Amino acid sequence: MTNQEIAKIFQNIALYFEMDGVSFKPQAYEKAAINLETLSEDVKDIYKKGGREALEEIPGVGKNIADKIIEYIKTGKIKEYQALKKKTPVNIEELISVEGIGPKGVKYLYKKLKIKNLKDLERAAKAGKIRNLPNFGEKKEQNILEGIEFLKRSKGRFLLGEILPRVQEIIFRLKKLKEVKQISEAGSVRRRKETIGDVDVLVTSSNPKKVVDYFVSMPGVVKIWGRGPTKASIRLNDGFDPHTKDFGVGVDVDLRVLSDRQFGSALQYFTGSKEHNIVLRKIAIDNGLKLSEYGLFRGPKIIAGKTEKEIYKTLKMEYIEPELRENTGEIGASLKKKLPLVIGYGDIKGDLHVHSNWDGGKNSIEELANEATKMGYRYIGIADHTKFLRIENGLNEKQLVRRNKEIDSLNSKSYILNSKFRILKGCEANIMADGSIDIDDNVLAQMDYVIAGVHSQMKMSKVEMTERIIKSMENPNVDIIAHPTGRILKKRDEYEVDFDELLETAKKTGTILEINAFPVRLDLNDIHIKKAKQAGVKMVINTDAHRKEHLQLMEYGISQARRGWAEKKDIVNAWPLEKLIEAIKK
DNA sequence: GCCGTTTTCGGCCCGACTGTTTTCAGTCG
Repeated sequence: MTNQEIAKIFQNIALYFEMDGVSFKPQAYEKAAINLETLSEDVKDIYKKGGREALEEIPGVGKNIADKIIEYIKTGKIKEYQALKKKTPVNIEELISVEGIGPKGVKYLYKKLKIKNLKDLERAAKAGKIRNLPNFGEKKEQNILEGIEFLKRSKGRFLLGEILPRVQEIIFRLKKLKEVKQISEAGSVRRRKETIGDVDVLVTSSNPKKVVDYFVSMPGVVKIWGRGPTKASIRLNDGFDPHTKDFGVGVDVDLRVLSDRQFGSALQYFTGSKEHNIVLRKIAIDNGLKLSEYGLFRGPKIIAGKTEKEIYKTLKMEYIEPELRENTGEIGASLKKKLPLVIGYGDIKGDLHVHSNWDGGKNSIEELANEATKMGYRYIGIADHTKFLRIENGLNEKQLVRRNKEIDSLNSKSYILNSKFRILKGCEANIMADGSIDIDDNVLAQMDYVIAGVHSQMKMSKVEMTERIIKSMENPNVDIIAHPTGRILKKRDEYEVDFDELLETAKKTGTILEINAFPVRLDLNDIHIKKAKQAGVKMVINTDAHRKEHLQLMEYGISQARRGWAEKKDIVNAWPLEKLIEAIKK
């Protein structure tokens, strides 16, 4: 937790320096902040173990920033930051989140109009006070108001699960135009981040105007922010999101039309992440080259740009999958040709967390099994809720036994199957507050496998929660921990738990951790996945489907696993049935 | 403020647009 707190302060210090026009310090603080955020060990522990020297080992942390970290650990604050805040007492983070306002603008608005936060800004803009300031104007004032509206409605970001289907729909439509040659999504959508700010789509065409004309007139476009000869920006209408059952808010989509010879460099550039690109450009410079969205150049001569692969290759690197491009070690690994062979979208052989109509899900076991065979799966695991979750129609021991009989009988019928397909008997049992399971052990023992999850009393202390989950892992009947950190994106943070201790126990007991693919969960997250992999703990990607359509959500889980560098060998449901069963028995 | 198989000093990623300007700063991606 401390890492996050300090990182945030450093981010803000960077903004304050930027505001004052200080050069180079902002980047230095920002870099330190990013590195702290992604650190797997708590800085407090690092300091305790290795003192100041150990802190200076962290990339981007030198003598000065190490001092600040120590000051924070010892006193809980950083004097220089307090002084900066006192000098310009504004909510920087909030204000710069408004499109079109940056640190310089924040300073100016504070100086001239004493604007400290979003509310002040909105009031001033509505009163028409901003248009009279030099370097601002009527249009800028209007943009500020619209920016504030957007923030209020969307709270900033959308779930990948809300956005990706719409992006795929747009690409499908554009592909039908004969003028469109190559097309791809870019940006955070292509990197499959959990949440998305806005969408980038790239197209190559010999007739850009036609493509732009069609793009801005597609069904669902409610606003055209701008349209030029090769570029357009629109907002889509609000859409109903089938996963969250919420009405979403319109997302902005940028289209860029390019020529074929720069498609690769543009795709690389617009896919990001920004941090990844910064390092890549430096590598280009080290090689006497220059990289931009227009290509990889030696002097005035373009030497790569048609494809991304060509660019990475010319930089003497292995190709890096988009999901990995976050500057979290992938560039070093690529230079050394040691990138992981991350799990592929076609590697999954079955889904082990599927709810049937026995617990109030929509489809029968048979329907689910049929759907799974259609998807090319070799097995499906039915994991109905158990009795503690009355609200979800959780099954008691007797019902579980009856349901198992149904599965046995379906397995013996050959008409669903190709003879090799198998339905597994599972359940999603509840981990009680004391770490016990809500179903008798002798019934649990009759299952092919048992998933256990926390569904209640999530506000326990870290120590209690850790003990609770560890105790459930130590139950020999429990094989998998469902959605191990309990977060719900945009709604609920993870519960307090010592993840490292969970990993240690999982390693010892052979417990498998779930990567829940449901778009609001995506739990484990990328950082946890990386840690689990390092610890040698196996994982399973499950959809948590409550109806057969949800089985398709698997791809979000796979994206998340890829973002966490997981390989086939780390993911048990990428394994053949026999090997999976062996892993469960362990 | 950080960093170093050219450097312990002198570098630090690139290009375009927007809205406001008469040559550009700020912001964005």
